[in-house]
Amino acid sequence: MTKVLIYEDNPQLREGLTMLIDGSDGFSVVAAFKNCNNVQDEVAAFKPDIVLMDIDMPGTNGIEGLKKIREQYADVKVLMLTVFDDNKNVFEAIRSGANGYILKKTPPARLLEYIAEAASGGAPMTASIATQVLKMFSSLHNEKGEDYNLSEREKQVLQFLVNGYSYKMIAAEMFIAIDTVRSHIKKIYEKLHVNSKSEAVAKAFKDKIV
Amino acid sequence: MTKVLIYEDNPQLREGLTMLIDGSDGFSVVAAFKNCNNVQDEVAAFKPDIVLMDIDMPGTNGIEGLKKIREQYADVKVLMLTVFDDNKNVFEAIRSGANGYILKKTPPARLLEYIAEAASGGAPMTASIATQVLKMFSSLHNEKGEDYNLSEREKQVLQFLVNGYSYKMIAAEMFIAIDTVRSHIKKIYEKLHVNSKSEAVAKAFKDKIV
DNA sequence: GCATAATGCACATGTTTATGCGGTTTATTC
DNA sequence: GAATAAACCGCATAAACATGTGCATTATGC
Repeated sequence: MTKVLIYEDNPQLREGLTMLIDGSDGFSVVAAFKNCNNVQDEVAAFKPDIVLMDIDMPGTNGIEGLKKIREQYADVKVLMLTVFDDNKNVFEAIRSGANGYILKKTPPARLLEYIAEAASGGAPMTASIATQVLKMFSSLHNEKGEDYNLSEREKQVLQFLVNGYSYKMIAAEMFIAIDTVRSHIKKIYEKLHVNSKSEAVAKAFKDKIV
Repeated sequence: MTKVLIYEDNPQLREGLTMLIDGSDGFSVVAAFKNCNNVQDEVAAFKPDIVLMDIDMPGTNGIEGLKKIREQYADVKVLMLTVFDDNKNVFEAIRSGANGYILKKTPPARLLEYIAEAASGGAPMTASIATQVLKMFSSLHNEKGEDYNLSEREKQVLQFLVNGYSYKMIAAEMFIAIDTVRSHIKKIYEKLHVNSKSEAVAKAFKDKIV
């Protein structure tokens, strides 16, 4: 019987995970907590084989919780749960000795597979997370990633977006009509494969376009 | 007589700068170009004391133009002109030997002072640029800057914003009402001193909150 | 006990964005 | 010379956002 310990601040999700795992052959949830402020005591008390650890929790967050566990226990498997395939957290979690990193939106059946995989020594990872990890290693040497073939004008507009300008302000600063700003931005979205201003801004930072 | 060479792609601004500088005692504009594709030949031909160089230009951009000048001439003063106090460009420009870095929105009178300052060996800099430079040096050692006293919940919401979620999506993911998302975001804006989603996203990246 | 902050919810209003369609001009490429 | 891409402009519509006001609950600190 694989003993699972859960840390998840959202009550619904915590209940859902508990029921899902408890209802599966070979698994039992020994406890579920809404924060990992006392993670060391709890791991010591319940001696789980697997810990499911949410990243975003009030108080001690999941990464810190992971580190605390690793201070004392090297053999307990820790599976990180998150809503984002966010490269900063992935990097930090992997550096801190996480055994896997999976997205919350993973379907239940797949989730159980991942847990079993981790229990048997594997390193389960959602596909999008794996992609992030690869990118991370390749981006260590690339100053700039892709430039998405943005034209000069488009780069300027993107620069304005990044600096928080509204369409109206951009039009004024660039001496062009607001409709032209619109069409530039629409083109930018196509090239960056996004469909909102904030996504474009985020991508500009992530891919070092600006 | 201080000889000034201008590189600025916007015709209106180029004309405006030329008139302003030519109309001032002790200064004369020897030429004004809309790009710096032939910057080396032009600097060789006109032998300016000062070069005003726009950062955002089609073709060879201002930073590249600066580098080309520095390849051959160490003594000509180059004043970078830009619309943003953008730390990446500031860093790159300073590294490449710019003599000053000023914002385009600088009032004309102040602009002339800056040019005179650069001509006499100074390093004129708009106040907001100077702030950027200081931050840059301090941020080399600080992993995180300020955290703006964001609450846990607010950090989570910001995380969602950074990842391009709409209010509706955030509400769904966090199991709360869309109006609650609104109030969180309003609070975040207050704390970050911004007033749009994209500004918040940009600040989150710049200040490494996420 | 009381103030404060964080979290949650609701309603209303005006602004900004996102997206669709249409078009012209200019420069470059095949 | 036709095709293509970039830059420019206009109009229309629906969705998303920003902001204000108001209020309830819970936890924290003085």
